[in-house]
Amino acid sequence: MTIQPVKGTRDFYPREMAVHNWIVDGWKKISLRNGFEEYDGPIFEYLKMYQVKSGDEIVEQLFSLTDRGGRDLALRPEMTPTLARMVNQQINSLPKPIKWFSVPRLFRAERPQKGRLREFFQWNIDIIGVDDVLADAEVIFTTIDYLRQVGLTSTDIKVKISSREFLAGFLKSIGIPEEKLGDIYVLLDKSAKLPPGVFEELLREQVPDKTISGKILDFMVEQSIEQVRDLTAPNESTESALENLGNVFNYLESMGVGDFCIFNPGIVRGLAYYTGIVFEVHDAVGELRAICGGGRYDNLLKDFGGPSIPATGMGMGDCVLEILLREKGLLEKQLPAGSIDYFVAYVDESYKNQAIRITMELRSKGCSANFSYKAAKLNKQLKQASDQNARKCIIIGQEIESNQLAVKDMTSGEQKLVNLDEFNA
RNA sequence: GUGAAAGUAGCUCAGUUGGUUAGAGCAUCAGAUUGUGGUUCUGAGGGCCGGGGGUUCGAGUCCCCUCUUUCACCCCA
Repeated sequence: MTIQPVKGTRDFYPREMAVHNWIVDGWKKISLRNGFEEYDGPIFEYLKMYQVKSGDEIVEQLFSLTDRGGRDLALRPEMTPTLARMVNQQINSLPKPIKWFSVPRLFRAERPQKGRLREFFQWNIDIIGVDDVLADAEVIFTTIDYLRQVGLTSTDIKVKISSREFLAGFLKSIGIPEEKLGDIYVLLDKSAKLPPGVFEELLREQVPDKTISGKILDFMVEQSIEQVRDLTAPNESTESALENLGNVFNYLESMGVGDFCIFNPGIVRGLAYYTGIVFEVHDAVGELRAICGGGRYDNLLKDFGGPSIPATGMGMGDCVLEILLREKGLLEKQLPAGSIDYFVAYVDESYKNQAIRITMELRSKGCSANFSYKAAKLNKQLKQASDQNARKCIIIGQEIESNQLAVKDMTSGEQKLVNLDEFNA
């Protein structure tokens, strides 16, 4: 009986692992150069932690288990609750602002489809303790910094930015009651995926008043902050939200990534905890699901039992990103070829121990080195060397009797005899 | 959880109205070459045709069930 891999999981053979490492290394490098520090937490947490903000529907999408002590646990489906817990625990001793990143392995018991698996990796960056939308801008900048680094341009991808704060203010200013906001958010979030007529129909169901629903429709097609300002009955909360939104774009312009960023009133983000700036990065064609998303969540730490501290962050999964990079041909191009420094070949069984000794010598000096387990024909061993992408090949033959070995440069093909003492030096 | 399509070698796929022993390319291994790689040539291994049941003299092929994958919903933290 053969055992299959679990639904929605991936096996990382060396080939896939190389791709994965390249992606993760890039995430880490960009995080560090933007001043973020790495953290991690346990891969499972109390189930309760995910029920706090999300309710029972989410629990059905979790892998949960009961341990032998009767504790209800869940494999982590996201990193933010763990982050909130960790930050809350040491909030008084952590220097502010907190700029942390992580690349957690996450699990969601959803049905797998394109760009969405049951086990995946997600790059998270968060800035905690900063009110100013400059922090939101820096999160967005860091995100773009990575995407730009791997070769995506502003014609490949777009960062769509909006504001929950403004959206709430706008909807209330045109007469939508507070308790309706959630339903409207869900609808607006979906709008891009719906055929035009269907969206209007659904909107009328939610908002029977034609003048009000008309205003929402107008709002959704606007392309600039100035235009939506004109639609809004001005009041204090919408004014400050618009100012924040404007500032984010100004900062992003100063940071040199303005051409990636556009205002998009349809960006709402799924769940409840966002409070301010929200954004998603999409491929320009709109073929794939969002590459990443994020925003400001000023109430979350408090909701997890901590003090009221503002926070903003971003999460980027590895699945959609990899699909996009592959489609754009950016993976093959940039992936470093696996290679070793030396391959040690020997022409006869009698030199085997010499070969082993020299290989170990190289390794102890910090060079990567391999040798053949069998005294195969030299052409076979050289083939092994080139299959392994060895930069140089050492050939041990008769010359070793007079303390010499051949060093062959595998790219140029040049070969020279080197004295053993000289080689060891 | 709902719906649709597809599963033949490690991978990409052929396989005649149902008819002998299921094929190719790539990949792997070995040989052509007694001390020189990437090319080429030759050969080999590798398959319960996803699994189970049914129809039939006979099933990779037709029917039913199931599993898996892909796609679309739900959801998207």
